[in-house]
Amino acid sequence: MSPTPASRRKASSHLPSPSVAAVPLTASTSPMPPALALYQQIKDHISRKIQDGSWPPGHRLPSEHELVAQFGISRMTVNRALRELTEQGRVVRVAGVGSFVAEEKPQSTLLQIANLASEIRQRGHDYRCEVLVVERISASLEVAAALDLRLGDSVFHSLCVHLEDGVPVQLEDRYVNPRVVPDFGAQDFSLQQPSEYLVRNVPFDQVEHVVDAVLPTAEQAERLAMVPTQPCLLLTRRTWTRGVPVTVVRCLHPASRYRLGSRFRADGNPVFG
Amino acid sequence: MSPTPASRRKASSHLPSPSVAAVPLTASTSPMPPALALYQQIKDHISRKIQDGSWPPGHRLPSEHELVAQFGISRMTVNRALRELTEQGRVVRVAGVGSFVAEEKPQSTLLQIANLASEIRQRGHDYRCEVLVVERISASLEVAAALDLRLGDSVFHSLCVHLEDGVPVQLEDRYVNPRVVPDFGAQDFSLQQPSEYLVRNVPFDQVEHVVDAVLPTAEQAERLAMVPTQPCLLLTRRTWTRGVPVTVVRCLHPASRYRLGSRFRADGNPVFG
DNA sequence: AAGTGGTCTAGACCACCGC
DNA sequence: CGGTGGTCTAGACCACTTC
Repeated sequence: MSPTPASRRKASSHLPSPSVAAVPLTASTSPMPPALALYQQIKDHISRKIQDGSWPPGHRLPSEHELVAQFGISRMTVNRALRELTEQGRVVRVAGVGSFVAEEKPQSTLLQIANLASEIRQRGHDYRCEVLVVERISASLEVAAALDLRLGDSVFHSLCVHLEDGVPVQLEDRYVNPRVVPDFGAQDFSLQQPSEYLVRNVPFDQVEHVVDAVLPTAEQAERLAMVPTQPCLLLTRRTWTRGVPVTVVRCLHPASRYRLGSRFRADGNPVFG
Repeated sequence: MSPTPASRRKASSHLPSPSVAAVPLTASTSPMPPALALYQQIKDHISRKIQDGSWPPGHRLPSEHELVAQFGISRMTVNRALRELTEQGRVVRVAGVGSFVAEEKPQSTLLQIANLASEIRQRGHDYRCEVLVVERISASLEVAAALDLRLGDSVFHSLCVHLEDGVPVQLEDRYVNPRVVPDFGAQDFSLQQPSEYLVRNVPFDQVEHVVDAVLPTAEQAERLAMVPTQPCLLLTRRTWTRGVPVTVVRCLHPASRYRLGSRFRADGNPVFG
């Protein structure tokens, strides 16, 4: 077909540039109703070239100006397509030089870590949290290192068990920097558990996650109502506000009752349904 | 508006109103950047309102039109700021209705799963892969289910050990759908290991990850040169092309030699350095 | 009908790169 | 110098929701 892409939309004054209308933007297999956005069609076109090997890594793509001419669309539209491809790591752009197919598939993919309580409730199960300990103690070497404090400095400590339908699924061992959250110890955690309190009152701007596999100690196993020979997933999370450590929490999950998982599309978006 | 169209960019002095002044939030850490883009200033302005609680979750933000009037900038610029905030999950927009502060953002955070070989090389260590098995076998019930095949259907199977400085860090147990990758069995995996071959030749459009903690079997422990009483991280990955399962791979890591980890900013971008 | 966001245009200025 | 990308404008049409 040759309907110039820009022609489908407006009855306004300009004429769609009669240029070489090389590529029909509304492709053959495309049904008509969704009528994909132009920038999306450009993204798809370029993605296809990259994925089928026509444009190998390092290959220079057409400049914005060339794409404008080729497709008969405006530069803003081309720019948006290229910008989003850059954000997705498929394209590398250098001002004053050009745009290039990114080297090395960013083989790194993402794993989504959901909120435990919502996850449980979303399954239609009962969620409950038992707060076992809230205290103020002296920082061990490890805790001091994690929170950028000195050995022996005072820190808040809380210990909770999270239960799904009455079965323990997480033992949450948390340390909180009192310089950032001085009121942590004065909270009523029967109304709002420690993590909820922090999420609502101490916004963070950085998060670090580490996932380990470990065997629980005898005490941990007892609190999780499991045998100590079964492995656990250990999710350690640290958060910062303006560069200052806020809290470090070690979430211990019996592997038989919990797994991390998520499904993503190649564009980095989660899959629903 | 009729003030100078593009004349004032450099000044950047024009974030609006008298009421809100620049906050020392970035004062110390910011290396005095060269005049932030307008859309970025709008993003920052809105982010600040959200983060300091002025605009709680569910709060309706000013419409694009209002922001245009308030800041004296064009709608495209406002639109870009709001679009990017939406992509980052801080704002929810509904056409015909309005823009709202997203509910509960820390609902889910992301964990980045990097490419093992690059990760090892980036540490300055030696990376090597030993291909132990490449064969064509009958699908077990589990494999058939994972690849959407029938019990007993023919599938490719490969088994590799990945080593960091000669020490096994991953046992890769892979099954490949021959309907999608018929040539898998004919490859020379001494030049290009299975995962490299697949990444380069069979682009996927969906990925699923599941992380477990397990104890290795005696055979697995032997191949990983570890004791079978130590736990392992098990990363199971499935990929699809156009809805058809391509491969399922189970990556077993001795927990003592490997952990998953990553650090993100609140805006969802990884932290470097 | 009025308001909202989603998209697009045809220009424009700028900083930067390589020649 | 011309080419490149990064940004911005002042309009516009559309589909949609709400009143």
